[in-house]
Amino acid sequence: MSKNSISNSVIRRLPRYYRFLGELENNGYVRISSRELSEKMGLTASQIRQDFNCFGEFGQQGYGYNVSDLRAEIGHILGLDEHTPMILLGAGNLGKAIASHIDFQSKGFDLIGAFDTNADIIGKEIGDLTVRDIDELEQFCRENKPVAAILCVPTGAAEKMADLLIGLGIKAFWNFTHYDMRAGRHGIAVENVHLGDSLTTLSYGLNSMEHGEEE
Amino acid sequence: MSKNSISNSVIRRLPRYYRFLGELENNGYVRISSRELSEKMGLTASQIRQDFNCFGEFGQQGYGYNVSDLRAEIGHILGLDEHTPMILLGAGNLGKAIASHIDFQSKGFDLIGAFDTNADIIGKEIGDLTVRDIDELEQFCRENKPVAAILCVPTGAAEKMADLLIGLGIKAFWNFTHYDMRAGRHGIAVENVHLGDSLTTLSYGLNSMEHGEEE
DNA sequence: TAGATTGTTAATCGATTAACAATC
DNA sequence: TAGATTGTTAATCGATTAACAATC
Repeated sequence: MSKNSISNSVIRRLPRYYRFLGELENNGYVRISSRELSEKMGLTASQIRQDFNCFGEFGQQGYGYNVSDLRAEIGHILGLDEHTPMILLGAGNLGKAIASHIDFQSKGFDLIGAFDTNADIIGKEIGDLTVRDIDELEQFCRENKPVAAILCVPTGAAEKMADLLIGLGIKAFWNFTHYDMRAGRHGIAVENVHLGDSLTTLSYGLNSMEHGEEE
Repeated sequence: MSKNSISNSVIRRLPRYYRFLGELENNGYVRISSRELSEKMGLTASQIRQDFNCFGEFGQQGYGYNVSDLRAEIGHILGLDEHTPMILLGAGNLGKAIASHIDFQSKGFDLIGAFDTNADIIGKEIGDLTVRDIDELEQFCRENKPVAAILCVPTGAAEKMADLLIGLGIKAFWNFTHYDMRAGRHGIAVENVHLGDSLTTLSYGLNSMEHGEEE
């Protein structure tokens, strides 16, 4: 599909390009040059042109890029015009917060089910979903064919749950547990969030700063 | 303090080393070689030795690394033996979930306050904290001198809130809003989480997989 | 001592930046 | 046409991997 497989560094920047282009569009920008965008985003113009060229020629010499065309194109590359059915596993504090905080539609997903093992949680509402007993998972998957899953179960249960879900046809994991899922194996897409590692990194940043290593 | 300033790529791997070493320690490992660790973590042995050498010589030729010494050392480098006072701004769904889900102590932080503007939320309990009115923020900061902040406010309020907090002495931000805080300016440490970007990346991963680009 | 494994230097690889011809 | 800005090639920089002498 794409010219050559796009490097991971580029992919990691795409969502941010998409967000910035959305803001520009909202602010009435019709065109933008790589230079102007580079200043707004804190990148080099060179890098931006290299990045955009990975997936075709969207600019026009002497003019720049059309903001809304470019945004739509990146959105398409990211798969944001899909409606991939997704389920939530583990509807505790974190699972519930994520399910209600995230705009799934605009990210190419559709949250169609939520599951838990805890009797206190089963039956509760999250947005327009009712939390189901995990015993219903298999049947639900047969009937509704979800393709993606959010893992908010306790870390200890994560590996088994992931294997079960793969068996039920899940192809993408948004993993909030501490279990390090290896991406890519068996054609499974994985995004590990690891909030703990993120806070740990902040600790390093703060402390190294205090010891004089400005960045 | 450290030999030479450690590269960002290395820093991003440190929390993961720390976690794996903790698990090894729990499983009774006393020593481990770079080769053995590389297999468990999916890295090269070379990279591991290079990484550990950034901050001194912890191994012993012919033996390997002492698991608990190495773990303690990395923990120290990460600042995990600190107790940096931290506050939460925005105690809605997400803020509440993060505050109750994360083990702050083990990450070098101490959550000492939570604030919101919403009258329905103010006064509610989160763990052993009571959510305060944001009007009390200034006085609270004068009295308790928090150094780090979790930003879970609406994106629109983020920039102003960040500036206010910097004025009140905050030096580190764990930012969950969509406002792109530029790290490093004015000696401020920033960790942007961007859950939306994370889910967007998963969408790309899933769709590129379906179009045949196994990774 | 012999074997194992580090610390470290050198080689490779990939990503970023610079430069510029192509062209709108 | 002249000016602007891309697409793309070449140069630089940094990170990863390989190799091996040092040494426990």
